[in-house]
Amino acid sequence: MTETGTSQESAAGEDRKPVVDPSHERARQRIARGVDHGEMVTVVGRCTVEYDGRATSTLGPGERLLILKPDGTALVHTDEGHQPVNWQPPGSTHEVEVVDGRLYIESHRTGPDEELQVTFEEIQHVTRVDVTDPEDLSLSGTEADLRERVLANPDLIEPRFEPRSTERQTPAGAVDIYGEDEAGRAVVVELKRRRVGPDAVGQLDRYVQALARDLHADRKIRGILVAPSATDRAQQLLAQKGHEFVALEPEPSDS
Amino acid sequence: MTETGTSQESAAGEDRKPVVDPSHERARQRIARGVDHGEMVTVVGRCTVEYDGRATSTLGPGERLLILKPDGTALVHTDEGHQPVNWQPPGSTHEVEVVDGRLYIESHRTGPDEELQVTFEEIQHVTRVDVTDPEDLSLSGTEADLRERVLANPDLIEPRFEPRSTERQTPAGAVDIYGEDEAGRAVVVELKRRRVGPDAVGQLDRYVQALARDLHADRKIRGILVAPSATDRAQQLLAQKGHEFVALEPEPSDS
DNA sequence: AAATTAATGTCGCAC
DNA sequence: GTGCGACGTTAATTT
Repeated sequence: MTETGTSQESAAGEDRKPVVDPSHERARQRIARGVDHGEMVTVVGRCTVEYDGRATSTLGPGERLLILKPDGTALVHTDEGHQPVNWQPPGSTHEVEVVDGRLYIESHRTGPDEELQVTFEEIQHVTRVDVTDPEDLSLSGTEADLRERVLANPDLIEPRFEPRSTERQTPAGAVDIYGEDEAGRAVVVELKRRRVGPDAVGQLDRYVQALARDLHADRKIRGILVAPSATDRAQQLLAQKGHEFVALEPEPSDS
Repeated sequence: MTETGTSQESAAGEDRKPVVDPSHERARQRIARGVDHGEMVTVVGRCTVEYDGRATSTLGPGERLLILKPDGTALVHTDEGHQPVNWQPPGSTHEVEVVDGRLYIESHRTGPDEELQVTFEEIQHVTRVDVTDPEDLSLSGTEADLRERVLANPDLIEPRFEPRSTERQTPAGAVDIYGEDEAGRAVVVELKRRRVGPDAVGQLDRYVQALARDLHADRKIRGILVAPSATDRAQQLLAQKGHEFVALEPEPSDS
């Protein structure tokens, strides 16, 4: 930990008066050292942003938060939104310079080649932090949980449904759950953790078609879409393609 | 600007010695005031994170960066990755308390109901920043740019292709470009800014099918997928469905 | 490296 | 609000 804690204690005091900017050269050194030492660095200030790579973008002057992570990620956040307004993916390389009296930070990577340029004309502050995080996120309610739920209790699909394999390969890709119904007919199950649209029906249909070709099936292969719910279009498309729908949540509902 | 700039100047000095944490109660006040005043607030420290809503997650102790935006967004960033490890969407409401000597920050929203809980056992620092951003991002190289490019020069699709309308409605949704070929046949064009997989073919096919039903067409309706390139599977599926492919980038290439 | 799909996707727009 | 598709999607997994 740094002295930052105590020093910023005062910064949050009642009288938040304007202060002299730290010189951009000092900021440059601080940022460069933080990056070199594998710390997370944040810069707040008035800046412009340019991006060029898979697409191209420009952003005029405004107050923003720049985050440089030790893994090479760069994020530019404005006052709004979950998404950064601009960014650079992990594995990028950051450079810091002072150009024409402004703090210039460039982040680039190759394959695909892309570059992010952030130019600060004014700096509110710079922080360096050690942020080692040993923990992995434990997440539930995912599609994997829905799969486990179905495999643990196949009757949720329909009585006497028997899963045969998960991720069964077809020419169109891997089927979520492949099995057989009471009559021994092949069943393709496509799982979605949330309400589905027409795209999910298309995906299910591709698997059913591919499997039919692959097996030279004499009998129709059943396709079942499993999700909490489906939109009107999805239901129409299911009917049109001759597939079925089973309403099911990734985790048992409270009710 | 606050005093933060100068005070943190020292924080980035050579001798980064441990310091006493600001009291969590002081931190709570600072965060609460920042949030109340519509500022962006960041908190760095050792914390645990719980989320419950569309899914459920738990994250054990680690050093992380929490960002609270004036629009109600909450982001928890670790040392890695573009994505926040946990978050809350814009429009959420933040609350700050001290519970059992730990700083507890809760962010919740309704519709869908979801809640994020961040508990700091140790705080490295808290910052409050005014981050007004008047500028809109100017982005090019998008699908819209590809559409403009095609409309400006329809021959890029094929000689004498004539666009009739954009976003033409079908029972399956809006077609990117609807037009006619030299022979007067209906043409559905689906645009993608980058390399396409089977899903894009499915999308195109849905539009073609829907339009065929809608028009009671006597002649086959042509479907053309326009993208920089297509995967093998996508090409196979195109062939299988009887649709076509035209290689085109959103913006003219340098070569 | 390419392909394919999940995601607490998010975001914007149309209805 | 729901529905639908784009996104510099990102991320994970597999080939």
